[in-house]
Formats: sequence, C-alpha cells, structure tokens
Amino acid sequence: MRARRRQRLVMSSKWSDIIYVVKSGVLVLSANGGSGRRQLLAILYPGDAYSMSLAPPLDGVGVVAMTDCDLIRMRRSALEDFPSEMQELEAFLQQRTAELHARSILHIARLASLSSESRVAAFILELALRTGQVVNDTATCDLPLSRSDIADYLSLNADTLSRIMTRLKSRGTVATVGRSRAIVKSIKRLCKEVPICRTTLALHGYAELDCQADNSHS
Amino acid sequence: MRARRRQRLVMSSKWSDIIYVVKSGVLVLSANGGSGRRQLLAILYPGDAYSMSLAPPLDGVGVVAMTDCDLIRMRRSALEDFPSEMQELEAFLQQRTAELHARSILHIARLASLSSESRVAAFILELALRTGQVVNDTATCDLPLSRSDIADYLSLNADTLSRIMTRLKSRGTVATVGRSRAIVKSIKRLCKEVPICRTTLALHGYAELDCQADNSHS
DNA sequence: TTTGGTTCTTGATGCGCGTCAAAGCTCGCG
DNA sequence: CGCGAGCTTTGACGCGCATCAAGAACCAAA
Repeated sequence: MRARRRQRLVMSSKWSDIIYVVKSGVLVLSANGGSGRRQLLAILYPGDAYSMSLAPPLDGVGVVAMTDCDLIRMRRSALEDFPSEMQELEAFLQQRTAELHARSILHIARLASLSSESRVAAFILELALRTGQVVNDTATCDLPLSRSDIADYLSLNADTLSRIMTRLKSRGTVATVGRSRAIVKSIKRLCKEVPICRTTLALHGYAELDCQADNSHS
Repeated sequence: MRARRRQRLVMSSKWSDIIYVVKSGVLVLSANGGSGRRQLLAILYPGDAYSMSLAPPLDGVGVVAMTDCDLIRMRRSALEDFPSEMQELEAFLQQRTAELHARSILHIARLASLSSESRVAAFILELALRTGQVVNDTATCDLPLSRSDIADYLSLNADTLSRIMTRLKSRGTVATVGRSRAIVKSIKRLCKEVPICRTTLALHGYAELDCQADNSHS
C-alpha cells in the first residue's frame, strides 16, 4: 500500500494485530501530550516494522506519514498460514522491534541528558545518516519534518528550535536549502556537538565511522 | 538465579543472546549520560523479560538490581532445542517486549510533556500500582529507588525532586515512612496531578479504574 | 546509645528555555 | 505573476529548574 504525506494510518489499539513494514518514506508515531500539545514519540525509517501493540494507549496515538511512503500491511495472525516462513518472519520482527526499542531508549537518553542544542545536532546527524547522501565527511538530506514537527519530537518549542538552527548555521556546521533540505558541512564537526554520537552512529549503520573527539573532552 | 540489591548484571552487547526474566524485585536499565551523569532509562518489574539486544550501545549500559531479585536467565538460542515450547515462548517474549516498548514510549511522553511535578506524581502512581498494596483508594509501596535514582530516572535534579516531594507531602497527596516507603493517601487525587494518568493506569493493569477528572480539565 | 557517613532537605541565586508578539519568508493557488 | 496563508525567524521578558552550599535526618555499625 501507499500513504500520502500527512496521511494518518488507522491504528487504534483495536487493530493491534496489524503490522506495517516501511519500504520507503518516513513516518512518525504521534500523540497528544498532557498539555494538549501534539508530540512525536518515535520516527520510523525504511526497514522498520510497527504494530499498534508497541504503542501505549495515549490520547490520539497514531502513525502519520511525513513523506509519501510505500508500506507493507499484514496481519500477524495471517502468519500462521505459512508455517515454513513463519520462523523467519518472527525472527525478522523480533529483530526489528529490538532495534526500534533501542532507538527509543536512546531517544530517552538524549531527551534526558542533552542540552537542546545537542539534541538538535543529534537529530540532524541521525537523519543525515539514515536518509541522506553521505559523501566523505559531508551529507545532504531532506528534512521530512517541519520545524515545529522537529520541535515536538525533541521536546522543544519551535521558537527555540529556530534559534538553535540559526546558531548551527552561523557556526557553519549545517546549512539549509529552502526549508526542507539540510546540508551537513562536516559530519565530524557535527559529531562534536553530540556527546553520545557514537551510539547514534552505531544504531544507524555507521559503527565504523570514527567520530574522533567523541565525548572524550568531558 | 538471584541478584542482590545494587548488583550489576553482566550485560555487554556481546551477550545479547541472553534473556533475563524477572520473577521478583525491581531492576533498572542504567547508563552514563552525555554529561557524565548516570541516568536510569527504564524500570523492569516482575514479569518483564529483557535482553541486551533491546538496549542501545551507550556508555556504561547495564541492568542493575534495585532490590534483591529472583531472575530466570536463559539463552535465546537454547530455545531451538525445544521446538514444541518454542512457539509459546516466542509469543511470550514478543508480548513482553511490546509491553516494555509501550512503557518506554509512555516514558518519553512523560519526559517531554509533563511538568516535573507531574512526572514525580506519575512515577509514584506507577510504582504504587505495580508494586504496592492497593486498598480502596489508597496504596502503600516500597520505594526501591533512592531519591537521586528517581531524579536520574525522571531527568530531574535530586534537589528539585526533594522539593517536589515536600510539596506533594504538604498537600497530603502522599506521605512517607522512613525514606523508602510511600503511602498514597488517595489514588484519585494523585491521578489528578497526572494529565496522562489513564494511560499509566492502563499499562499497569488498572484500565478499569476510573480516574475521574483525568485530563478533562484541559 | 553514640558515632560517623551517607542521603536528604532547604535556601539563595543564575541561566536556559518557554511564552508572547510582531515581522519576514516560502510556497501554493488563483 | 502576484497575492495570501501558514510557516519560520527574531526580540523582550518571565518562570522553572539546575547549581552550589550548608545544615538536618537517617541508617548502620561499634
């Protein structure tokens, strides 16, 4: 199936049997926070598998497409019809769920221990490595989330986020083209803004990338 | 196996094949945050299953017992020797992982959208429902985490946490006996301090409990 | 019970980030 | 091509929470 940008997948907990696998595009898990403000709780990248049984019964939870997406939709119970493939699929889901969980835990660590500036830097780093084109020490990527989306994900306010982006840009670490495209001038330099960058690198397929200074300056 | 209070389970990512199932006691997933400060990323209650593949490769990650614990330790690969039970066990692990993930997402929502006072109230509510004795509208529970542990979990400073506890006590919502025991005078009143309390109730087995005012005042 | 060390509380102070308001940019749509 | 709505940026200001420091309470051992 396909989903359009801004489209909300019907995912009440009543359909917890349904599993979505992301083939292309970016989606987010969204909910209404305590103060009525929307918050983005997790980001789904190509390769991720998601089912509503993974989300808590928050007010207004659901998965929303941030870009046009290709998805696979299937029912877990349908697996039982294919005993020979089930084993393999169970293992796949298990592994995907574990990775998603690790990313969520990392997100907790970032929210809890990083300054807002480092959080933004970590977000751009993650997005660039996941969805961007990496060339040597630079990277270019689309920003599938608007500024206020990013703010809602990083638990910042849009005003503050804007200020931080301005600071990063004026420092020459990142640049933007229009509103929805970012250029990372130097990945290493960006990493220096993110204390726990090594974990981010590892979780997004760049375990071998040497982030040099890392957090050794602390 | 058993674990003593403060004992750290050997859980480097090299042993990601090992699964721990909590029979009794409380454990936490701990790591060193960016600023060198320790942080507690998740709490494990009886019934939970945890494997290191669920944790990101943060500096100093590991599971630490907060109380004396009874645990089951097993290797996932050992499951394959028992094909008849494997099906069932896979399903069990899947379900436990999903619940754990839902709790982590809820924790993100709390960290991101709740004031520090509400976070503390939510924490006490969760602990009381999970590990305490509930009698009518009141509950009593041990506090397996010290004040600074709680602060590290809620992304607060120990000083601030202390102030908040004092405020909650002076308001008569909770009381303490010694340092490691809490009494919730009125669960409903406590719920009113927590905007997203309904989700907390649902995730800890009290879905039917009516938290009245809930967040309808918003 | 006394003693000592750890943990917890409480006060004073400062900074970061949220909030509000206004202006500036983008981009879609006519 | 130009207009308008919705984003985004920027400034001024206040509050909440972190920080530092000192004192109190608690607990475990002697």
